[in-house]
Amino acid sequence: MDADKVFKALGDPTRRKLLDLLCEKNGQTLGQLCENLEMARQSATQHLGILEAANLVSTVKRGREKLHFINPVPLHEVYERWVRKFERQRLSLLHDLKKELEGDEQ
Amino acid sequence: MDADKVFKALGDPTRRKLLDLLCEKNGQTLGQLCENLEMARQSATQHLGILEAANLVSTVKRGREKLHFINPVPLHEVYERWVRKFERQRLSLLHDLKKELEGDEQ
DNA sequence: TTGACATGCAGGCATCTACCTGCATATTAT
DNA sequence: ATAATATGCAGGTAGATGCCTGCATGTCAA
Repeated sequence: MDADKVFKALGDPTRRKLLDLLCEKNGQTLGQLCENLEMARQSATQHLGILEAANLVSTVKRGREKLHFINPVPLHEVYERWVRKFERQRLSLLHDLKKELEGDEQ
Repeated sequence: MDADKVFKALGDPTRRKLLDLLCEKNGQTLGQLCENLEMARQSATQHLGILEAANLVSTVKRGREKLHFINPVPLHEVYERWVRKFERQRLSLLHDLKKELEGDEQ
């Protein structure tokens, strides 16, 4: 997993909307996805290319159409590496801050 | 939670390293964090400012020092909104793609 | 008080990003 | 075959980003 590509891909509202659209209905064509975006088709293509480079979306060509599918695997890996790690220490991390704040008051 | 700020904050290797550093030892000063980065102190300040704006880091002033603490809450919220959603449909999403690929072969 | 230390603030610069337009290619339908 | 449809590819531009340097401010210690 390339954390950089995944986070950068997720760091744009248009691309997050594309993932949501695909979550509602998987396997949509570029044209279908564009109907829900207010930008030129070529711009959407670029966004989908970034999602594909991050492995968040896979595509299949069907005739002159290109179908887009979500790949949930990188999201899970992001969770394992970047959320669970901090999640596990959640209480102790907040404890550190609370302790520091209390120390400040003394 | 501001998903845009959180993902953009996470979309930079320096900032992810800062989070890792704080995970190893919470409550570090700017100077301590800088020792582990190969860039000017002012650049690190900017990165920490972005992490703070995304609410991923909280700071406390202690004399002339500034202590930095991880705030794991936004990460959890990101997980709830952007990972679990797709995680729940993980198998069915992959099924959609598999089905499409099989259909292509027929 | 004065010098050393930790951090803040402002401006400049190269690069990246997200958008666009214009045109090319490939597939389907008449 | 030809027209309509779906997508690909190649620049071009305004604004965001990440880095820097130089200087200012605030705090501690001798």
